Amino acid sequence: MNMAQRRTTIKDVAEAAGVGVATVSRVLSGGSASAETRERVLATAARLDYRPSALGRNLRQQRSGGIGLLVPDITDSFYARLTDGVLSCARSYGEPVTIGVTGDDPEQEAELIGTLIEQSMDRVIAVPSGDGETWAPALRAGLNVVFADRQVRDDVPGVVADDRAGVRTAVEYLVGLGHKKIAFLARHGQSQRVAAFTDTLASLGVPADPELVVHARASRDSAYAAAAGLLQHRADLTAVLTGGNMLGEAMVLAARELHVRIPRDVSLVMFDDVPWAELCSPPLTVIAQPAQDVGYRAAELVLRQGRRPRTVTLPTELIVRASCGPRR
Amino acid sequence: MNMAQRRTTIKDVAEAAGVGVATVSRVLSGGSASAETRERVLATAARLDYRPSALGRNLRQQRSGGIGLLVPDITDSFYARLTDGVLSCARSYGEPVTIGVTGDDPEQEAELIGTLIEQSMDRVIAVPSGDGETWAPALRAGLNVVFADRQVRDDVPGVVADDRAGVRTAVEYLVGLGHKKIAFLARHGQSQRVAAFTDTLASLGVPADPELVVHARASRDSAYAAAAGLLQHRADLTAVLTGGNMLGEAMVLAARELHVRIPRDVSLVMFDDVPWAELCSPPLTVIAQPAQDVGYRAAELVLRQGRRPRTVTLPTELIVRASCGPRR
DNA sequence: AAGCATGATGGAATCGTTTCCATGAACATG
DNA sequence: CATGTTCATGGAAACGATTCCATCATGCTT
Repeated sequence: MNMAQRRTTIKDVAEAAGVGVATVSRVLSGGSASAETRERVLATAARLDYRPSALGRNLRQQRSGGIGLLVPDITDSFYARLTDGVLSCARSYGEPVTIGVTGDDPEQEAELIGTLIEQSMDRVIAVPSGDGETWAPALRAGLNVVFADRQVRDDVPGVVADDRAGVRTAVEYLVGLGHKKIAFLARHGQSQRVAAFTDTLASLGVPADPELVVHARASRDSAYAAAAGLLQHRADLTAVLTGGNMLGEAMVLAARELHVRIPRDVSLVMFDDVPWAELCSPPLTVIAQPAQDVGYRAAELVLRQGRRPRTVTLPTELIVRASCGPRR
Repeated sequence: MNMAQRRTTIKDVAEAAGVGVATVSRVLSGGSASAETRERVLATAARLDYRPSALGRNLRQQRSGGIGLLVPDITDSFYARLTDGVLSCARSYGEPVTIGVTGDDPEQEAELIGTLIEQSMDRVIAVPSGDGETWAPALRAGLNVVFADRQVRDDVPGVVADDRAGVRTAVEYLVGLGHKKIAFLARHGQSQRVAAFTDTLASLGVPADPELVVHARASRDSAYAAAAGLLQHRADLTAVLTGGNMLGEAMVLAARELHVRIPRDVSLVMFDDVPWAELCSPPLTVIAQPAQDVGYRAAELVLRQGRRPRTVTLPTELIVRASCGPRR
């Protein structure tokens, strides 16, 4: 606060209105006051352009207002939309949102959790980055945590999209088109989606080939290398399911560079719908997840934390566009 | 803080270490202390798992640590990348980032500015949403503000991409291909880009048609309607420059639906490079702006606020892909 | 030896708001 | 009339960290 005029405090308002500071505080927070006193205080506060200091309030109340949000990567459209959902809900409650980016790394996540504890940020939404152990200190410190997109602890409520059902539907669709050699390009940490993939193949009596489940790290380069590797080394491949939008992107690029035609040579289904999925030629068939709703619902949950932890599962939806065809 | 054990305070550490609280504070913040005292205090703090409370610190120092960031839309790839740049820089300084989304609406922006003032968030980066008047209270309250992407006040430093040069290069490129009927699909608030467009046409001796400068609001629907309108009502159009990635998206979709072929019927240059620009068929020619750098540099600037306001301009770059052809 | 400067230390005050608790007034009930 | 309840009000305490300022010890210079 450099060279600024001294800000108006609650004491200034109390003095100018001829009441005590407790009365001003009560008036501004909806406590008991006579109508006449209330009007006088409100008029005085407006005249003096009084803005309560969140600093004093936070210390007295032993908590920071607002929501802490940790996501792996803000430039990934899915997390950006999830974040937008959180921001949208928080806005309607007048709550600021503090964001941290974990890089999908448990160590970075632990560090950011520490910062949240220092700030007594007692309402936290997170896309967790590990197996959930990093969250023990936060729970011990009494933070209200809600997980979004991934659920890694039984004692923490969450909001997730039904990715099992989504994967199952997509696999059923591809098998229905006659595909037998279907690959799953996954990111690390998507074991649930991978399990749904292999389980569905088994239940449909399609032999699963473990080498057709390929993992990529979080970077675009790694995604591209894994996608290109698949297309180059498995000429028998007729369909690919990708575990996220960045992996779908990598697959489209690799196919283009290797002159693999979609869907004629290889059919493609991408997990997550993003605006550009329609811009591709051909437009991509996707498993749409309600990212914004996940975020919005998580924010609702953390702002209205109930007694019992529970996890809300939102539906996914297969959107058939033009990136899949019959087995060649 | 529900049902949590009482957190360790600086008093606990002082007592256990046999020193005064001022000494503990000094040790933890790098002030003067003997080596022996320093070691004893650090060991005690670690043993008690002491975490300083940001609440007490903020009130005493009359400021919140961290950076406030206001962007128009977190789901727009450009702002997501800009945000990522801010987050990246802030992380290296250990500073949390609090985000607000303005919807590119000055009223919402004013509201969020009010929240920042209450929080005494004295370092703020913003993509401003109006003509800059909404920022007067923030400046009066002594907030250190840095604008990103748009510069609307002389008294506030900023980091912007050189969109004039970018537009000029693109227009020169299209005119070089023989195009005379070039439209500019702009978003409200992009007057500088529009001016560069019309100025460059004039300097190249190409008659400018005011009806070929079309404005769209911030929503995807509005963008699509404006794009479709252009293609439908101006059959003489041979090239389009769009003012941002969402407008480019709309143009691609509209062209596809109206069976306008890019680049055979209409050449297209999009302002801003996004990952999907390459996924299009054909891959889009773009004016790339260094969104991440803009954010990073803005954060550097606000964290190391100097004496004099100045604006840093980062270069843009024309990336020629396949969405432009000779005039038909 | 005397005076001054420096470094280390700690008690108390500060920051702005909320909340506790005591008091007074007004009203209702027995 | 006496007692109890409710509402409105205000002074003081609380919150946790930082910082101010006084004090002491030590070392250096004249």
